[in-house]
Amino acid sequence: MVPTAQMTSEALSQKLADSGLRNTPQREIIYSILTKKRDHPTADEVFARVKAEMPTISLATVYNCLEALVQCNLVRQVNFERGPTRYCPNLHPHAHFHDETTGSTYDIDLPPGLLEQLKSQLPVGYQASDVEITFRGHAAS
Amino acid sequence: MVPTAQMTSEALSQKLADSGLRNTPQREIIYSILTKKRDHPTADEVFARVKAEMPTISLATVYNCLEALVQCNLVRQVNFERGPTRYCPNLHPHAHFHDETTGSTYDIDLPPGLLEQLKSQLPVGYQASDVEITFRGHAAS
DNA sequence: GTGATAATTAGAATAATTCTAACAAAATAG
DNA sequence: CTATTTTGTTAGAATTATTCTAATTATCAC
Ligand SMILES: [Mn+2]
Ligand SMILES: [Mn+2]
Ligand SMILES: [Zn+2]
Ligand SMILES: [Zn+2]
Repeated sequence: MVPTAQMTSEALSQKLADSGLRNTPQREIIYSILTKKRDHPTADEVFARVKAEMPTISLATVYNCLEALVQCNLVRQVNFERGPTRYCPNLHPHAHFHDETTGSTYDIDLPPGLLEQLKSQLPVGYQASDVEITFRGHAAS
Repeated sequence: MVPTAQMTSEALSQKLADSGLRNTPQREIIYSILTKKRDHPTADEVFARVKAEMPTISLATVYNCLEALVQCNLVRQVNFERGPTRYCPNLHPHAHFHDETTGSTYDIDLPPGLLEQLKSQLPVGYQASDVEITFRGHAAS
């Protein structure tokens, strides 16, 4: 996989500014760590990597910087459901809609075969036993 | 939404037995609570509801029973990523493949427009700002 | 420069989940 | 049957990811 070209410091600053945030050495180095090795690291892993270059950084700052990068849409959280696990007795293949206003989670029926169709588009060698689809947004009252 | 017909105690026992598990009053009551009100409750919420009928039950048992029901495929975990959040600098719309053997997470490219197509299938009144697709399985070495 | 605002830091607090060890119930063997 | 083993429940402690707090530092606006 070809890594995406490194964003310039100025472009990073601009992206942060667009969200009312400043650029800082911590944010810059954390962003460069994420682009350097695209293995979806955890906050702790980022912490370990950044400490090698900036030994005084704190874990709280890593969390803060990652939040800033997510806020200005330079970084995605892969598992962004931070709350407790929820349980569903609906055995039909279905997706979930998470209403960010109310916190409620609703079942969403899917066209038959859609999950299998998605699985069939995986690259050769990828065997998925499960597919999870989660929508996040707002459901009209 | 029409709730699915309540499973008989015998059918529940059979499903549990298929996975080498026994039926117990705790497992039965927790399963009935999940089917009674299908609002994707958390373990804590299940705990609160079951205590009304079985005041001596413990939270650990609620977690244990939910795990048993998930194991025998009567219940789904909606947010089953229990580990730490992971971070991804890939801004293209894409899905993730989580290799359960190695714990690695890979980017999966999606056909253009697929996410929008999925969003457009939501019932009227549901406005999704985001869709997350996660495959779980095994990737060939 | 000076005060206001934003960011970083260390450490404490929180909260979901898991673990441990003891007890109880159910199945199995003799 | 009765003993033994296995499975399940329980209370409470431990773990762990994340968030909060309060103090310090850096940047910005004037
Ligand atoms: Mn979860
Ligand atoms: Mn997470
Ligand atoms: Zn559901
Ligand atoms: Zn990704």
